[in-house]
Amino acid sequence: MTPVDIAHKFATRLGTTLDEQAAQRLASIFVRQEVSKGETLLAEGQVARNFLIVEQGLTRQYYYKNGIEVTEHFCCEWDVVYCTDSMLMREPTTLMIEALEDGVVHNVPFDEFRRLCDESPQIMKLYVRLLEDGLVESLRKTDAQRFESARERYETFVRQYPEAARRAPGKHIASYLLMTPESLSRVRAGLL
Amino acid sequence: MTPVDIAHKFATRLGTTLDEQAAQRLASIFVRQEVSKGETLLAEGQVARNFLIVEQGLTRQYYYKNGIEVTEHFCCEWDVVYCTDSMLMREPTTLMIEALEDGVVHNVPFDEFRRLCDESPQIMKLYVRLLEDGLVESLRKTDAQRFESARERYETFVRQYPEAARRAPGKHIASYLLMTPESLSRVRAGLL
DNA sequence: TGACGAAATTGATATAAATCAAGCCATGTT
DNA sequence: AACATGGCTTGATTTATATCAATTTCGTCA
Repeated sequence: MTPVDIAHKFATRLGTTLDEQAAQRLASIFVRQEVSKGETLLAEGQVARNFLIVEQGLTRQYYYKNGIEVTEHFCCEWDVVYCTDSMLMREPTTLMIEALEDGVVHNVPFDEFRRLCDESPQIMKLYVRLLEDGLVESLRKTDAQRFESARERYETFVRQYPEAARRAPGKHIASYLLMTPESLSRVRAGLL
Repeated sequence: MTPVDIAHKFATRLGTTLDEQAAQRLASIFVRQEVSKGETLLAEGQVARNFLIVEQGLTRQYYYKNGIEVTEHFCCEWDVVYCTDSMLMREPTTLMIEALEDGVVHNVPFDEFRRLCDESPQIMKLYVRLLEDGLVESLRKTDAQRFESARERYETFVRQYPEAARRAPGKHIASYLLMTPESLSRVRAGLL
């Protein structure tokens, strides 16, 4: 898949389109990266200078809360991985990115991307859609975590992210769902 | 306060600025509204066509989950009230807006606002900052609700929204903090 | 292929907060 | 001013899920 194809795919995924010139501009800043299972793509304390488009594989974002690892998000094929806080605020991240499978991602340097936004209304539209999506998604997630039992949270998760549910290790799914691995195990066994 | 002042205040609040022309354009679409305590500003099932800038007063956004009223957000002076889902998706809202005090708000018709975004890069920048802020805020909130005890959630809330903590009725604060009014009472009494 | 360490399961117990229940206090109304 | 209504407080009990502990299963690499 060529970088220009990636650019189009990215736009399509967000419900927008790019003409050839915009797609080429955008594609020109992509940095392809092969990643292997267990690899850290963004380490604690680094400032996130890119967001990522996943072409192949599965990633998770996680942070530490009182020494416990908490998974914030899973991303697989054609999802966009970004650490809002660090990238927008230019602060060292507390949210790490890790590859859970071998795969291929495309790094999009954020500063260059923002420059393209100012030059191309189509790319700005893309960015706005990305933010809008992130916001809607984030609010939906918060909602799911309010007033849902462990079992319901798991069922919602399986429906919404079937790929992650199949491919990610249980302990990460458990921490994503705010429950212990023991509880996840019981939910899966139908005991909860 | 004139509409143009409101526009500037709005921009400043979001860390951007508007030149006179942009401020006047923006101000021209504001619709001033006096609201009274208990008044519903957006009812269930309506499509949110505006977002609101609060000049004076206190509002809350809430929805029903299994018949229980859940407060999602409080906004007071110079906060911006918006129902992302409904406004962006143009769907009937499940998130209602209610005034908790007498006050004054300024309605900003979203379609007209988006049109101004396309015409004015300064206003587009304002919108992007609004979305970015909303995203960061939303993620912070999700985080606060993960792994914090009832007491910690209350303490965080008081620190972050001292005005709402002082001015809003306890039962709404309790539902915002995902606890029963009984628990909030015990937290406040230092019993939890 | 076998063996080791990590992950998942299963069971027993502990705990934070919900629920249920009753009474008290404030606020606003006739 | 008396009353009523909703909101807050306080106490007793229940419940979902965490925690602790002991195996079992699985995935990875020598």
